[in-house]
Amino acid sequence: MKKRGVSPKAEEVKRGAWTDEEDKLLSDYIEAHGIGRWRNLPANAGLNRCGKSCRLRWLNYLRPGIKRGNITQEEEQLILRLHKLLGNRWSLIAGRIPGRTDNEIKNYWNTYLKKKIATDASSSSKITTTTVAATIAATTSTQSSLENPSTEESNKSKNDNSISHKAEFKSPNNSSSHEEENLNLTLGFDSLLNFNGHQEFGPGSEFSYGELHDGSILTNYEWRGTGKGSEEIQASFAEVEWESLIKSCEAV
DNA sequence: AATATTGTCAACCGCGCGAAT
DNA sequence: GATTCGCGCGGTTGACAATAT
Repeated sequence: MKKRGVSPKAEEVKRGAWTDEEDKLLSDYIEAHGIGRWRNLPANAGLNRCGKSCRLRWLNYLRPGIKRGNITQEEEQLILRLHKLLGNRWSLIAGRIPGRTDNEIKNYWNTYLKKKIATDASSSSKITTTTVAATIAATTSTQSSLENPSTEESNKSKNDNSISHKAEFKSPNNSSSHEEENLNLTLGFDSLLNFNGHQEFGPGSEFSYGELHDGSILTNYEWRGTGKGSEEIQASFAEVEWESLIKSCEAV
């Protein structure tokens, strides 16, 4: 039986760390011919490597736009949140964090976050909630009760105000899994407290995803109004079931 | 200073999936 | 429908660095 995923001549090709010369050969070839056809790429590029090794080197190291090291607090919070939702689906997690690779996130998780969670299980969720609540307050001048949230419980108790959002329902990332439609909805601020976008919350902001208290998921959220209390705020987002979100992520 | 231990991370391996034949 | 191929994924390994003893 054929051994899947392994080049027939795997034992003849070079393995281990890549040299600068090999990196240049690979980069030059991909720049000239684009990615794909990894199996034939090494021979065409003059590399004594297997296609899988070339692909990995390109995706995790040479590809333009790769960020290396110094994972920020915001990125760390996003990783924690996404991992809670997605589990060890590193490629999906990496897909929501620009410039980071699945390998880097996986390494960061296994060497750092896993241990951190074990010793500090509760702090991360509190940070997220506080940050989001404070930013919501900054966009809505009538919500002074949220400007200095101390705990999630105190926030909930003060959230008797709600505002009406005119929203349009559209599919995330232009995928075709959802029909377009318009709807009106009413959201109390407390329902947004778990919102976990990776950019600052406010008019004009866009988000990759968010999760409401009821477990529903918002993706591609865009806050388009001025957020001044009685003025109408428009929000464009896709409200999807969790399985649909996973499918949408996988489709990108 | 020498050795042992621990941490980090690039790279490899095997598997599963979808497309092509 | 069965088989083959190519790709992408997650788990694991191993080389090297940093730290502890």
